[in-house]
Amino acid sequence: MGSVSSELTLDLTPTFVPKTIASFLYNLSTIQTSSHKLSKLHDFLSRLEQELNKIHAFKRELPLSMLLLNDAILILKEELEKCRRENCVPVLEEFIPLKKEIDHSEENHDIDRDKNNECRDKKNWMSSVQLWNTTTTTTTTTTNNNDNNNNAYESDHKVRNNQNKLETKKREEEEKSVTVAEDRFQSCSSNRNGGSAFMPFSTYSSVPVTTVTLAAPKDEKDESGVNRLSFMMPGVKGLREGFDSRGSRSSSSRAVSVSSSPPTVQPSLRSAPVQPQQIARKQRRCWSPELHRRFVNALQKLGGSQATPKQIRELMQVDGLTNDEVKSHLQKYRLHTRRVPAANGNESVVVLGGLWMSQEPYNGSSKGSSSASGSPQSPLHLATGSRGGTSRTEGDSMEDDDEDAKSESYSWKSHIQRHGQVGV
DNA sequence: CCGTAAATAT
DNA sequence: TATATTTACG
Repeated sequence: MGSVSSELTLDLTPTFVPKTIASFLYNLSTIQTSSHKLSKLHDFLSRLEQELNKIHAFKRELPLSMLLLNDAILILKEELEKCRRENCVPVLEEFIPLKKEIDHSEENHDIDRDKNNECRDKKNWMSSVQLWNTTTTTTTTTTNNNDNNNNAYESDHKVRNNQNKLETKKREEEEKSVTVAEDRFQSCSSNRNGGSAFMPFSTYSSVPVTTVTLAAPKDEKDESGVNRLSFMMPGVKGLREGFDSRGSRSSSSRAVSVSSSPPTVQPSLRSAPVQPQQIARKQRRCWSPELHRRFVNALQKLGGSQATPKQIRELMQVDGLTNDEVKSHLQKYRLHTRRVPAANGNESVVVLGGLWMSQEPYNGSSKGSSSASGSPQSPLHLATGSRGGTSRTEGDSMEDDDEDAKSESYSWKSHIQRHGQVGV
């Protein structure tokens, strides 16, 4: 008798996740108020549907999950029907609109590009599931200290793994569409958007934020991460520019910048002063293998590391990528390329430290041709800003390059490895 | 802008 | 500690 009530209490939790559908139904049956019942049903149903949406993009990879989800949804819908019939409650309509709204709100921060629905979907659900960081394959050490639930950490881990496989598979299957590539960059850059300080947290309004029970492997840096978060909120770092970053910055000419009224303040959000010191460090740019590949490609077209950051950036055509970031990467690149040849005991080329790079432009291997440069012999002929095309709208895509990404962790040398004597 | 070096974050 | 990325400077 009394036992039921306890379950009831549990059930009333905002986002109650039952162990099984059956248990959910059971709990449902214990609810007396029909409106409550319906509300619960709708709630759960909508969540299921959201989930379905997310997974939909992966239906090929996760057919069973689709099945299960569909099944669950079907059952719940039936239940819903039943309830509705039993006592038709007029209030119902109020709940329905809630359903899609959530989903919508999430997409809206990305409307500017709507290329492939499927891809976008994938991206979306990625961002909603792991929200934070996608640290490329390479190092697993890059644990991201996050605010809440270590639970998320764990699943994040898993997801990342999965994603890896999936991406690999995908790469083989649909490498053709550029969107995929772009997607891959953004998997990083998109985090930086929201990830800057805190996420839009659009989807689940309240997943157990309760009791985090630090079971995290190491608490060595607890001070820097978890606790700080709450303090970061008001002062807010990371607001810097993470938002407009892409699109606004193209070729030294401020783009359209859709924002309607910059000067005017926000409506009623005033309570949290979001203006303060902009002394925030930019989110670290994550150079995914793909990005790096593009980087190297551009470098190649430009004739080695002597290229200037700006040129490289323009050639890379990765939006959201800033000049400085490229510069920095270039710096690193130069460092590495300089150091590598000395390190290896390679007999073929011992000297010519600096010449290593000059080889790069040479090897027109593959489809190098790169329409851009008319004469491969003298790489020095591109003056700054002499590029006619300057502002190329994204529609234009001369991105063929599917050379090879050498799997994970880009190595600086891999590309230079080409032997071939510099015609002295 | 570019290159380099110092400062930081991971 | 080493490395990756950001910032500061000339």
